[in-house]
Amino acid sequence: MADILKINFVLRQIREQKGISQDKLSDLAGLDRTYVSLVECGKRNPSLETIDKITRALDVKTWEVLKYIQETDCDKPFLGEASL
Amino acid sequence: MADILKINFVLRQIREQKGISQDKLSDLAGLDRTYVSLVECGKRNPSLETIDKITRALDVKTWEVLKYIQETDCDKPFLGEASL
DNA sequence: TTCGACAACGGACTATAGTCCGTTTGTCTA
DNA sequence: TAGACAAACGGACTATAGTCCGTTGTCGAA
Repeated sequence: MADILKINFVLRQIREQKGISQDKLSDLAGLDRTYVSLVECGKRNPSLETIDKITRALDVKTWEVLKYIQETDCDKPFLGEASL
Repeated sequence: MADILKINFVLRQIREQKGISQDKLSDLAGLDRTYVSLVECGKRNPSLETIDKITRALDVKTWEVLKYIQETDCDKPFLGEASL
């Protein structure tokens, strides 16, 4: 599994840390309700633009999410205490 | 234009800095010859996985490319002198 | 025990990502 | 002026991203 595909886990983690529902997120991102679910379940391989829509809706930088995936073992949560 | 879509320019810039042809890059990335051309011309919106294939073939980190796009004006080349 | 919020799932659909052929154009060099 | 190379372009195609409907199951609160 290419580590980049772990992004679904991380996006879900961030969303839950922020206490946003998939429904709300899909609104914010301008995406379909069911599609956000598919992405988080790892059943879709979104385009860069779609990833960008989601990260913007989550108010995080796309590159920071990718750095987190590529440079850590994802053993610590993406958002530090301070961000919450 | 969402800034993230500038990635085509940056990918081309990196490829040219490394002196690799589109043909060679498509081989390294396991993508179609014509598709790499379409991406660089901004006529395709690649999936995250495809971006990852290309950046790996170019031997750069995906997150560093995105950071470059999102945090700079792209007025300086992606690769510093030292990398060449 | 119901109601509402949330998320997974399903099918059917449209748009577009990505492939595989070939052709064209520009540039550089022998 | 040919010949080789790199890249843009074209059409036709398959796979999948992304939408839009509804349904199911779970959980916590009223």
